[in-house]
Formats: sequence, C-alpha cells, structure tokens
Amino acid sequence: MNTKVFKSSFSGVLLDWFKVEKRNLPFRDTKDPYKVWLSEIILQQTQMKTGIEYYKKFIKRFPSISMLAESYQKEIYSLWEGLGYYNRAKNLLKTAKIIAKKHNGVFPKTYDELIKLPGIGKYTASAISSICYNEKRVVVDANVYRVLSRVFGIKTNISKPKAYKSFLTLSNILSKNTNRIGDYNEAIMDFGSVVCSPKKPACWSCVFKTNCIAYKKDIVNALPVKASKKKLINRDFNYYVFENNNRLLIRKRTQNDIWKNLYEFYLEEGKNKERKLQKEFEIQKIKPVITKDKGLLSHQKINIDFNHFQILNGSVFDKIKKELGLIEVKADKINRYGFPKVIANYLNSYC
DNA sequence: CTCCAGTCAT
DNA sequence: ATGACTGGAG
Repeated sequence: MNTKVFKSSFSGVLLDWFKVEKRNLPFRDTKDPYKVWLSEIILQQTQMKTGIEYYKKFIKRFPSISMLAESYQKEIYSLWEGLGYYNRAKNLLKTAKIIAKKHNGVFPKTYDELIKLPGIGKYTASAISSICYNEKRVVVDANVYRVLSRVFGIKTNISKPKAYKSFLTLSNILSKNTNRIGDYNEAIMDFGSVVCSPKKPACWSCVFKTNCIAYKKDIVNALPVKASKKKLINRDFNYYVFENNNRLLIRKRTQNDIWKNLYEFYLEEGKNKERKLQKEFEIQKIKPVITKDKGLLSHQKINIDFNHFQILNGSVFDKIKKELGLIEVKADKINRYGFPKVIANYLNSYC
C-alpha cells in the first residue's frame, strides 16, 4: 500500500480498532462538557489509573459545575491532594467561577471560547469542543505525537513548538473524512495508550503493523524524537588555595570535562563537608578563609567554595605541592596561565 | 536514579 | 523559545 492510500485509510482502520478496543472510562458515557472538562484537567500529567479515582471523588462532591463554582480553593486543594501540579486545581475553580458568572453557568461550546478559560489550552479546548460538540478540532497530545511519528516515520523533534503545527496538519489530513472527530480523538489517544505505548508497545497486535514505518525500520523505540533535555546539573567544587610567601599552587584540568586545559586550584568535588584534605596535611589549625562563588554554564551550575590557606611553614607547602602534584606559581606571574572566569575573578580579588 | 505529561509565565 | 510545575512508573 502506498503512503497516499495508507493515509486515506488511516482513520477508518483506527476507528474500527476503537469500536472493539475502546476503553470503558467513567467519563466516556457522557457528552456533558463539565464532566469531559473535569476529566481532561485531572488526566493531564496524570496516569489513567490514578486520575479515575480523583475524577469520581470530584463528581461525587460536585455533580455539576455550579456546585463546583460555589466551593472554595481550600476544599479544591484538599480534594486535589496527591495529584500534583496544583495550578490545575487553582484554575479548575477559577474557570468554574467564570462559567458561573460570565456564561450564566453554561459551558462554552467552541474551541475559541474554551481556550480563553484558565487551565484550558490547545489540547483541552480541542478535546472538549470535538467530543461534546463535534467541532472539527483534532487533539495533538503526547499520544498523537507518538502514534503518528511512529506510523509515518516522522523524525521531527517534538520538543520544538513548531512540531505542533506539523502534527496538527497531518492529523487534520488523516481525519478529514471522519464525521465524528470526537471519536477519532478518543481513538488515537486510546490507541497510543493501549497499543502504541511509550515503552514496550504492542506492535504484534497493531492494526498498522504492515504499514508502520517505524516498525518496518525497527526504530519504534527511537520515536518520537525529543531533543535531549539539557538538564541543569548541580556540582559542588571545593577549591584549596594554598599560599605561602606569595606563591600559589595550581594544576591543569586535563580530564574530558568543563574547563579542559584551563588551570585551577586543587579541587575536591562533591558535597565534601569533611574537608579531608585539611586533616591529611595537619593544617587544620589554620582556619581557612572560605569564599563562595557560583559558576553558571549553559547546563551546569557550579557551587564553589574557595578554602584559602595561608601556609606559614614553607616545608608544609612543599610537601603539599609534591604529594598533590601541583604547580608552584609566583602570584605576580599567575596571569600567564588561563583560568576559568570564576577562578580568574577570585585571583583578582584575593591573591 | 531517569523519563514522562499540558499549561502558563517569562 | 524554554523551563517550572509534581507525582508515578520503571
């Protein structure tokens, strides 16, 4: 089957699968926008299993949006306890009150109106307008990114905002002959959850397996593509500045790490509050001057303690130099060496 | 420990 | 455009 034919058959195959495998969820027996909205808000960033219990709890306490609107933030937070992302709980009440006051208690029906409400973004506005009112709005959530990127072998980085547009366009094309967009949306999300899951997808039972690009190329687990998150790493550097008679001890950074080939003082890395080096050289009697600084790189935050020792005894200084393999430099010649910015700053200020 | 999930603030 | 939010799964 060529791609064009496959694309035109996609929604039909998906909806046939959905007819049989549709998940039986407590908010699936209704088109009540209040219930659909509540379920969508609860299920954001939340596993189905966890979310269902909270959904039932909320519906039991607030059978209608007017009852929710009359509640208080405190109570909402208390019912929300354990779900996380508490802004959702805050916006839940905000939106309920807005609908009660500004919409006479009637839930807005269109995507354009819905998206103005706090806590309702593109995904939720699409879900409510399509499921409850059959507005032609396809959802683009994590399931959609996953299913479509795999089935059609799309390597677009989904972490970039512009990826949203391309998946929206594709999903619009795929669903253009579907008259129940709400079903299409529920179907692709169920499919992404039950079959085309993030981990260990059930490819053997997949209705698209003969056409799925990722399956054929054996790259299912590599899709969707996400930019490697540059997490900010925290590191703790304890520098030992040994000084004697206008001489300083430094060394070169040779490891494959930040500041490679630059110079630094003797370093102990980690949350080493013990300062074992201090004990080792029996210089604990001389209280070091500790200066704190921070080095901020694009992906690392370095918390630096400079432990400055004025060593009075020249032989202790020599011993440290030898045992730690450090380089002795006259203070007035120190600018012949290249240092990381934070260390250069320290040298300018204290040496 | 790492990865995952929509909305909103910046 | 990017990251904080926050708990669950593995």
